[in-house]
Amino acid sequence: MSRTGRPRNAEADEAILDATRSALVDVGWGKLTMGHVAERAGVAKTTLYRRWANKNELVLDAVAALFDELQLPDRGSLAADVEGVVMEFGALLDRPETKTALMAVVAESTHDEALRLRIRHAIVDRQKRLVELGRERAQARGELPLDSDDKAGEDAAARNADLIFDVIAGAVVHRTLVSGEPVDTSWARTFTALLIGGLPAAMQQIRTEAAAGQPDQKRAGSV
Amino acid sequence: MSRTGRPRNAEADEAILDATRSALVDVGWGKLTMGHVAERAGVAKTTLYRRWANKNELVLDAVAALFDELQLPDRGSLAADVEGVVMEFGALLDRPETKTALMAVVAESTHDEALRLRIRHAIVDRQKRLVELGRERAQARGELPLDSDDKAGEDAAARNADLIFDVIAGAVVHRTLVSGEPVDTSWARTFTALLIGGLPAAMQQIRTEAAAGQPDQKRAGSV
Amino acid sequence: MSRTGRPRNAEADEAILDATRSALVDVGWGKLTMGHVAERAGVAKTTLYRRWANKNELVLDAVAALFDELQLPDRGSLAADVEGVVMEFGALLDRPETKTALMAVVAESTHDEALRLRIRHAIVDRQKRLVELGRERAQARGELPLDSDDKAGEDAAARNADLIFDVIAGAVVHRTLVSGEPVDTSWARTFTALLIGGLPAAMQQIRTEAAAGQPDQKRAGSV
Amino acid sequence: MSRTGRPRNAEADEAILDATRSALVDVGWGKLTMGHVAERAGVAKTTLYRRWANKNELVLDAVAALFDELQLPDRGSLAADVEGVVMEFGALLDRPETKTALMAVVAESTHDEALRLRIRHAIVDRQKRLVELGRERAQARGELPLDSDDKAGEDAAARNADLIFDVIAGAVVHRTLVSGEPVDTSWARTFTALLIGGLPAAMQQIRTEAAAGQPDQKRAGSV
DNA sequence: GCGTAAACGAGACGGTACGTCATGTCTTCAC
DNA sequence: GTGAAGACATGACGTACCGTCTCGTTTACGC
Repeated sequence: MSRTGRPRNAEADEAILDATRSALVDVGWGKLTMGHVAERAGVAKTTLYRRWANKNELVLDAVAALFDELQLPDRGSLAADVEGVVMEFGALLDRPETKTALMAVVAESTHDEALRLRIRHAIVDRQKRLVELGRERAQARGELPLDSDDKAGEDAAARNADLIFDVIAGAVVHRTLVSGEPVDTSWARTFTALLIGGLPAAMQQIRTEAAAGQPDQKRAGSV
Repeated sequence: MSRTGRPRNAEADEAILDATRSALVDVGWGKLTMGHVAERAGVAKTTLYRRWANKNELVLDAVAALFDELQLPDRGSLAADVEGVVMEFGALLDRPETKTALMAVVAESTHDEALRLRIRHAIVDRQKRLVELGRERAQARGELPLDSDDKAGEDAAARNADLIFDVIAGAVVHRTLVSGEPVDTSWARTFTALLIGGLPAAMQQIRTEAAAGQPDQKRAGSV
Repeated sequence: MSRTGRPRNAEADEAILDATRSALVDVGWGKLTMGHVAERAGVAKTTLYRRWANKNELVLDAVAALFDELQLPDRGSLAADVEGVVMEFGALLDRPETKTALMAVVAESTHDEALRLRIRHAIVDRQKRLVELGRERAQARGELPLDSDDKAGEDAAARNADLIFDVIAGAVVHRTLVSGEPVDTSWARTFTALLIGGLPAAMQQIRTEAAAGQPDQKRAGSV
Repeated sequence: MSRTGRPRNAEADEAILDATRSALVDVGWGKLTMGHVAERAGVAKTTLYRRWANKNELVLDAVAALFDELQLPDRGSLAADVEGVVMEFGALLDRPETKTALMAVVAESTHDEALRLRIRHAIVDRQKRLVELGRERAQARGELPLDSDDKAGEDAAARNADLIFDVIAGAVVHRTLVSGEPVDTSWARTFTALLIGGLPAAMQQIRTEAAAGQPDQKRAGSV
């Protein structure tokens, strides 16, 4: 680890990420250039490349920081927690820097495994943690049954969390970016009703499949 | 409506769209170039630009054609219909040309209104039609209550369809592209259970809001 | 030898040449395009290509027509004839369409033998005829000695005419296009004095060489 | 006055000019492309454009370098000096790179003032210097009368030099490029005889005009 | 007056080159 | 050794013309 030489300018990091975000707002992903970001941050292109390998990673880091803002305060009930996180997530996706960049890096990630892992680590896993936290709280409140302690129970819990995560994040992303409609209180409330209303049936389905013994097979047992 | 001049080569259109799809598979969205597509299609670059204004529109048209394959045969029950369309949609998104391109054009569309409309027309509206068809069939079978004939009823039906569409499409897209997990029978069945299980609660919520009279307001009735 | 079919539109020829000249004035040789000329002439590009193989030939014909205006009226003396033709030629080269095009086609002709021949036929030979006419008149007036009738005499006469032609045309072209100075009366008069003053010495030199027997060889006699 | 940044590669300049000249020989002015030159020089197109604004200026610089080779060694007499420079200049114009390019840039210069000045500075003025050098030597030898020291004398000397320059350069260029005949010893000798033989008359004409007082006017004094 | 045949306008076509721009690397000088 | 500045090789961009082609339409002439 180097001891000598001029130390890196710590402020530069934040200046670069800020410049990246504001450039995203102004010109969007497609027109964003490294040279542009460097100029805006008052930094040489060399400095950028010393810290990020390419545009994708830079933008990902710039956007990922925004996701750290997502919180899950205890709102007292599962429904309130879900509705709250849906609203927060919707607001986050409505910001222009997120809107334009998130899908772009996901698109790039389909041909770049390293980027895919970085997205998973920087964004997906952190969001999924919120889902798990919500489940645990609801179980503590008695709104949801406890998972059984055995292997099958853990597996079912994981599959359940994955499903819920894809449904919440997917619906919010799709409504915001594809349908182009706002995630307002009304929609959040209706969506939450759907989700919570459907949970028991989904959990039952998971349990049924587990009992049939071949949970991942195409040919599922006759229920 | 010009009559004179040499007519456009009709075969070229298909050759170009084919070349675009196959290039997407090989190099992905990010590395796709107009020159590359032209060469692959055995066509001059100028011919591409005569027909599509830019890469986004070309790729959109190339990918949109794939969505025309989506069908909704009557599988006998609402659950079977949902599960079927989820599987089909998941399979479509798993194709490399779709995977790499769809998110990219959506990302671009956040800064290009014309592109957004084109996506809506070429992809979103066609998919949404499937949702409406499924609802009608389920109502005919008696699985879902009929919409009331008045203005409020129509509005509620539209909001319902929008919600279902965002939830289905969003969840499938998210699982495939962001989570990177396959949409297999098991997941489709669990997801379908969640959706159908939650529908009554969602519909009830919509009705409640409508009754309160300010369906779009933040301050919803105390009911 | 076609007899049938629609005959060519005779007016188009003149319209195209006019359009070419006026386009030359406006945009110069370098920016002149066939499409531009066609549009200006109210004619389709195909019509141009049916009549001229390329830009060089078209422009050459357009400019060559201007050279037909050059006349050599009998001004009463060799000096007056020379001065007159120098002034006329200078005026012709000062026109913007000539100025920009003449050097350009000559430049092209260094890599295009067909064009070189066409230039020779359309421009050079016609001008050279003026020189010969001037010589004959001067001989008739007794200002210049008669050529001897034998082979050597004809040859000397031809070499003499070639020299005079290159000197006159060259000096006028160079002053106009390279030096960028005007060919006014004063210059024309001085140049004429130089030319006529030098003629006897030049003719003597030619005669001397002819006597030495190897007029075209590098190794000239020790005389 | 930049101090920082990577300095330009000095070798590239010469490599580019060399590549330009050799490309001129191979394909001529008309087919010469910037991309081709760049490739031949082992340099990127951007590097070309960083140093020369366009093809005209690049080619001019490439060709101008050749004119630096022209020398005027003292050959002992005015006639020998003239004959020598005519031969050298003829040989220079006979080289394919000069032949094809010189007229082309002159043609372009009729619509590009900056190029005209550049030609004047890079080529015309340097050649004209040779003429002046030759005059001075001849005066020193007593072959030509000295200029008078007053303003009128200087002016006459300048006009004389201009005339001689246009006659020599024009005749050589015209014979080489337009007539397409070689500048051999025989022609050079005859041309020299003409020029030197005519000089006294031309100088007398200039003196006469100067005495009449309106040297540049159309109406010249009665000879 | 009807067919034949060429010329015509329009404009699409496969190409080539343009001049610009962005990428990611490298080279120099200043700190 | 870091940073700003900026030159560099590479390669895509979108445009402009090239010269050719394919249409549908418009003349003239000869039968």
